[in-house]
Amino acid sequence: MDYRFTEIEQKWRKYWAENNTYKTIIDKQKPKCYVLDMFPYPSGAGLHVGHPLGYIASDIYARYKRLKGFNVLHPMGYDSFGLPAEQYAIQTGQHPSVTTETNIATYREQLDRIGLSFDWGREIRTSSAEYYKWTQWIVIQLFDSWYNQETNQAEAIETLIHKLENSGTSTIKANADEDCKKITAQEWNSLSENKKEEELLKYRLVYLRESTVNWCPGLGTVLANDEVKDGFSERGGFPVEQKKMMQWSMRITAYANRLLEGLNQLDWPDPVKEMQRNWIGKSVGASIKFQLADFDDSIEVFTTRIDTLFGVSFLVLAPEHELVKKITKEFQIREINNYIQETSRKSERDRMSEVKIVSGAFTGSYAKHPFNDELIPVYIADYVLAGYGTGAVMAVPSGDQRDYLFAKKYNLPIISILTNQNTESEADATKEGTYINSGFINGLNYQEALAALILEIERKQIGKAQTNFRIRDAIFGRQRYWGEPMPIYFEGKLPKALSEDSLPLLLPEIDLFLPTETGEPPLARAKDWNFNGKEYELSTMPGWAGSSWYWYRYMDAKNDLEFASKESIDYWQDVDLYIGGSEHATGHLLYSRFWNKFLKDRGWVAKDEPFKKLINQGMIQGRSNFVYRVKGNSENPVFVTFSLKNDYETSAIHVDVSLVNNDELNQIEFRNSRAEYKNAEFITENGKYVCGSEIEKMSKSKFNVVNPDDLIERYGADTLRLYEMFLGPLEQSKPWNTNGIEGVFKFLRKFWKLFHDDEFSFSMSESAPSKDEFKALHKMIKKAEDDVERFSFNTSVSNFMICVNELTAIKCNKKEILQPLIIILSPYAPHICEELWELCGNQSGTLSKSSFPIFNPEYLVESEFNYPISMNGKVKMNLNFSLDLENSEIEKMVLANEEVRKYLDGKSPKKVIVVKGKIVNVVV
RNA sequence: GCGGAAGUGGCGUAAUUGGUAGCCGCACCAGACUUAGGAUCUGGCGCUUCACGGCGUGGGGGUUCGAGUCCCUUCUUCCGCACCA
Repeated sequence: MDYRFTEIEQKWRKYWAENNTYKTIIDKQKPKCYVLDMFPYPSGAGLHVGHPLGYIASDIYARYKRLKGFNVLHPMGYDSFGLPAEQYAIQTGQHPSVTTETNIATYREQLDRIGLSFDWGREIRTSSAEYYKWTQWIVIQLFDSWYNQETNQAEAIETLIHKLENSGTSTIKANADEDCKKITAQEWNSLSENKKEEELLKYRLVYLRESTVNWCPGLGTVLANDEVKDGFSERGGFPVEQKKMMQWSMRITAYANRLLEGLNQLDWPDPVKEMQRNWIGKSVGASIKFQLADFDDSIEVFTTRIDTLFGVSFLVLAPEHELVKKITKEFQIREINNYIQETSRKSERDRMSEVKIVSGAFTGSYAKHPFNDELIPVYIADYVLAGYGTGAVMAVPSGDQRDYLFAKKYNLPIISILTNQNTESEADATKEGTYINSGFINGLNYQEALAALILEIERKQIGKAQTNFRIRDAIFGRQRYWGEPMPIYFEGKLPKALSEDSLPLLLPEIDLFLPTETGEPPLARAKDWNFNGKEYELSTMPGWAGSSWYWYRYMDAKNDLEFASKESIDYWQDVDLYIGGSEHATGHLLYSRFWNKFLKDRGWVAKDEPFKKLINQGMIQGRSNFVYRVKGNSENPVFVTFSLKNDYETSAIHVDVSLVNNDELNQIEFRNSRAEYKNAEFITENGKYVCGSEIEKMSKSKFNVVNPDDLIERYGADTLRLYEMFLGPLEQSKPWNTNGIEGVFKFLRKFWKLFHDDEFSFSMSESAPSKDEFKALHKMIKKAEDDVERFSFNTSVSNFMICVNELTAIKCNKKEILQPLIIILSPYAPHICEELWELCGNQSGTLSKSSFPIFNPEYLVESEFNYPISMNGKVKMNLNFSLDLENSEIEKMVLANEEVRKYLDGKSPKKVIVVKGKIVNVVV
């Protein structure tokens, strides 16, 4: 029988589903391995060829680990709340749950066809009430928690209340709002319940507060910082503006330091770690106050270079700084107001394009230098941001380029403060040398000056060492319909959390998915939706809420008493391998770590970090094809082949990539594809019409979308799986190109043929294999192991091809060779392997439960090496190696060789370099 | 501007991590078989040369017996951040 992939794949798909082959249960006899994919948002377009790349890789790893004796958790689900379904609902009136349902069905069908070994019994959907019940539960826990800096973890709000009742705020060190009252226990106890609640809200990890938000009028909602790109919304590309609103926020800033520290122990790609570090943006420095000359107020600045304090020649406030109005002198009011107006008119974009130009205005006021009492002018400028640090900086033109340009423009002094500093043409941020012009730190070096200054400003009580973070609290509310309702109701103006037993708070039905006329969120349209007559919060949670804990739900997906049982969490612990796109670096991956640490603090989960190893699969781009239409001639269009197109005046037109094979146009199919092309004529070269090509994003409008279903129909899922891996390194972005798929398909057919005779009937020999045959097998076992362990799936496929070529050449059909080969290939091409496994006489469906063959180096050593030397206990697979002659055993062996003695000529060798069994160099 | 990753045949890539550069596949060329096909098999395929040979991993320099791999410098491409004090 020929390799009938369609038949085989249907058979095994059915078998796996009917027998629950990939159902996973807790098995304490086996070590666990948790292999997770980032779950998809089920969009209407379905899967294209780029989506399954990561799923296939993780599936190979999961199947491999099973063969290696691990109990593997490999689940899948859907991140099914989100904007596109809602936008579609607004346009069509179709309820988001309906479109979501349809899309999920399509996704499931497509995923099934690829032969992925998910345990679908654990499927989750973030938009199902059974799931979002627990998302709401976690939000309630966050609401009922505060961050204690003394224990450096989140604690139940009761411990805070206890402290307040007993000792007031004096012993509390918390990450909380800045406007927390400082009160005694007595004062606290005499507060009304409402006043107490108001105070507590300032400590909660989910809190309501007026804050500046990214408001997107086009979407009618606020967005988190990571959802805004260059002043436009990431989804939809609508302009985003700054606006003050009452908003729900998450106190992620409390975890800033731990989120930063935690990165060090993670096996994640460096770029992702680096992006998170930048996003958190820790800077260590000091804050210091400058007393104003004519006012009681002082200006507090933050600096990372307190050592440059004596180089300060002016102060700069952000235009929005609260002191600006107060300290502007009469004669400067006009100029200051003009400047403020000018900068507020500038859009985010304009500000960014003018990075190099500094501008500002003088307030007319002066501050006093804290150590030498010199008068320092106070300016405002838009290069200082209100939102970072204190919104004010001490300007040191000699050390900071922006300050330098500002000083040049407004003719302010540039004071050199270090012996090694050169400020001729630009600022010099060096820390080398010793200080000059710097009062009591003159003659000291950087480290000494730093220590001396911190000591001095703390003694004078004008400043202190301080660490700042760039990360802001995450805005948690969205004025949208299709998301989790906040488990919050209001008593008057006070927000209260629902009790756990009233969960889930179901998303109510509404008739129109738009904000109300009065500008309230869509949920305001819900009828009879209230908590004992009290109002519910009307905003819903953002898209990242449901994805910030979902890996725990997979551990125990059906549990309706807990988000996951303690037993399941204790067993599965954390994710061993997480595969997904790098676009989530500062969103999902950061929020997930935050929630995980919170859950750990409160004792509900076992590990401090959720994802041990992370791999970012590369983006698959599209490869568009073009035909070149000769201008004029509208009746019968004429197209010219790529190589001759410069001889004509042409326009390039996207042509559907399904009509093109290896850049050659199928002229008949092309004529049939559209009525207007029916009579198309072609100017060809040797009868071939060759199309042009370009790399673009994969999209419908560019006719370059390659659908995995088409390829599966033509070549089978096993070929698709192998080819996606063969394309190149997993982490690398690359354009999709179907050209090479034939080679992979041929490989599977060759593999199939190893088990069949010339008439295509199954045939296998029971006789004992030869040395060569064993060698080919064991070389393969070793490589298959090494390749998967370092996630080098592309080389792995190549190595399989080499092995099968070898076996084909020596016509090997020995059972003892072929059967282990089926096992090690099965993670990559499970359907064909199951079929062959069965043909070999094994019981159906036992393949995934067998074990990975054990590598035996003996088969390689004897024939492969002239010097059968294993160094570091590692067998050299390769023929080239060098020897350090420290080991006397090795020395003896080498000296026993006639050739070497000749080379040495009586001297003792330091090093002998052996290439392919020949000595190429001797170092004496 | 800052940070990160990467530059190897016509193309996708590989190189045991310092040891014969180009494995495997695509494309291409030649041949075999033939039921004439977009099937299968065999051989060839970095550049240069009739050949011996010479050159060759973006460019230049260095370390080393030996460099695609390490160091310095420079160019190019992609990604991320963007006035962060």
